[in-house]
Amino acid sequence: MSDFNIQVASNISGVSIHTLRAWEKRYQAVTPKRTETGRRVYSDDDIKKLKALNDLCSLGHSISSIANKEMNELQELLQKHGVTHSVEADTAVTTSNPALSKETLNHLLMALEGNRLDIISHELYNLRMTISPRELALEVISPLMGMVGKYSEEGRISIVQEHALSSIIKFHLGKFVFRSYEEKRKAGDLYIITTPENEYHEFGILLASLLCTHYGKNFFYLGPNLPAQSLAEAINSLGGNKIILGTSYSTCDTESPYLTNYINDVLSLIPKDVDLCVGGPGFFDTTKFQKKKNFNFFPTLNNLDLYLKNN
Amino acid sequence: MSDFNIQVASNISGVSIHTLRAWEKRYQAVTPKRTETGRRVYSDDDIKKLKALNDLCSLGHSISSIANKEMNELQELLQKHGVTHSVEADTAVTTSNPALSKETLNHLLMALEGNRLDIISHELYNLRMTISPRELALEVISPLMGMVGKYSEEGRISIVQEHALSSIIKFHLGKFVFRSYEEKRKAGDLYIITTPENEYHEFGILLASLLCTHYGKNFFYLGPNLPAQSLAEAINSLGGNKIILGTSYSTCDTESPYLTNYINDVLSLIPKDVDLCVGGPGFFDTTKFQKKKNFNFFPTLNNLDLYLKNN
DNA sequence: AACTACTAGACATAGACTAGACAAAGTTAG
DNA sequence: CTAACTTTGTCTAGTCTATGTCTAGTAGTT
Repeated sequence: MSDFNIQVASNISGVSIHTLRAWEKRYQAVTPKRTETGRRVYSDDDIKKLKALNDLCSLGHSISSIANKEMNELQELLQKHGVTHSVEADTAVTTSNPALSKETLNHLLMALEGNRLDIISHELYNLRMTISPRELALEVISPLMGMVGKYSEEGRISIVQEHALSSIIKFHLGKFVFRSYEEKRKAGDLYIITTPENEYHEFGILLASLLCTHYGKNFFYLGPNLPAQSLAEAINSLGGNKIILGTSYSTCDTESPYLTNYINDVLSLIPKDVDLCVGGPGFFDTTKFQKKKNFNFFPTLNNLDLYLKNN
Repeated sequence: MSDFNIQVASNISGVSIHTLRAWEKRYQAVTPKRTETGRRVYSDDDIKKLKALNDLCSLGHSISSIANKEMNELQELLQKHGVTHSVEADTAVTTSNPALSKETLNHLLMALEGNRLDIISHELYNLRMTISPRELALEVISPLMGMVGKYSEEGRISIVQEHALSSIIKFHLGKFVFRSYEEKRKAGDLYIITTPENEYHEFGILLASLLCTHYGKNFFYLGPNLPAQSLAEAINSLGGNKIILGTSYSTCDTESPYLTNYINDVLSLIPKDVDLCVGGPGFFDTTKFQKKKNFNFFPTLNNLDLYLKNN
């Protein structure tokens, strides 16, 4: 049993602080305890309910119609939408807790060493249900893949295991992508998310999609390997005004300036009011683009996180 | 018993909000309760009826002729069309219904032309819930991708749309993969599913995985792009005794015998009691392998289906 | 001093409501 | 076969409600 202040409750549940108070005042959706001085103190159960409420609202339910329901009713509803919510798996809501996060990572890595994909899948499922997409991306998947890279170099993990893990994670994260499509979003920026032609690694852009989900951004996920021409066309046909481009080692510009050329192509093909956001470990020589106002470079996922938060 | 607002009723039933109101006004197809302020409140039964009405309309019935019928009459009608309606979430294996399937395909393709990924995602979700993985693979996804290929050549669908669709389908199908991991399976054959190194198209092997799911096979899904050496290692470390290898146009042996070499490598690296099942449109010369008893070639998904059924 | 949280109330706007218009597709009559 | 009528999904205009967000003023926390 852990307690959370309103800030943390808001971060985890994805409900803004203002809205949190409004829901409480208008519908008594949750009625957190208070400190002697009147500050709200949210419990695990409060957070769970808030998450469920938030998810259901995203799926079109009106808050007034669901705020008073019990948790089990909410879960029933979620199931009708195919969101199989963790029934009573009391995987306590993890805060941004480095210790617990480390715990989780070890758990996953050990499962991988034992080829227990069932455990991994189940754990990922629990994580999806109990922490925010942002936390999942920044504090679990991103560091996990870093560890896997290391382990792989050390020979503790085989290519096979790496492949198996990648696939299963990919599919789990994919759930956020398609759920996001079904959620109603407000008008606003539209992000086009993809990787350059010949770049098949979609991990980075999947994580970027999670961040977009978390910040309520509209996006189209186009998967990896998109020609520059098609990307420009996507901007037109889909009405996007932001591009997130993921890169990885495989298209590094160490020998030939493949990526630099690609980015040049894209920049020349898109309107100047469309922001191009390039991220990932595959690209580093930004000097050629520093003057371009609509070019943004994010060496790490955290940089992208900050950008999305402020835009 | 749950209540739904018009938004959710529309999403779940597939009937647009405008039409929902029109059906009510003109035929009293359903007459939802109202809140004190006049908002419609749909019940579970309302939704069921709306779904049935919508399905029947898709099958050619006029709304005026069926709107007033009782639920049991509607079900009778549906049965005449061979649609075992999933009224009580019985995931009954629906009989293959070419009419409905065509309807679905058109629906999906139209949604794609309008960039309505939300509709596509929702439809895929519905399909996942109402038909078997096998049917989904053989009668929806497989023909759908065929159509998309055609449309793409004709210019009706852009590369962008193709990418977006591929990703979303991939993620939906991925659900079967990780769900399969979490299910308890009987002892028996263990399939290793992957594609050759440099072959990044994983559609075929995803469909193969659906078939495996359907037939209750144990499998490890390793994703695309696996070196022969690693594949052989997977057999050892994971204890697999069957390999499903997906190929596509991109690794055709038209100029150099890349695939042939890869398959040769694999065959030389694996024990002789391990079956290698190669499928997909990637072309290569099968004559070289016809003498090998543990080599199987499946030009189409249906061939693989038959193999899995009988093994 | 600089945050952060609290309340009460104001406000903007997305979304739902009705009534009615409209156009495309289907049907019937001549 | 055409003309007229019917059916049906979609749209508009005008109104009202529900709900997220913001402000101002106060108070607790670091």
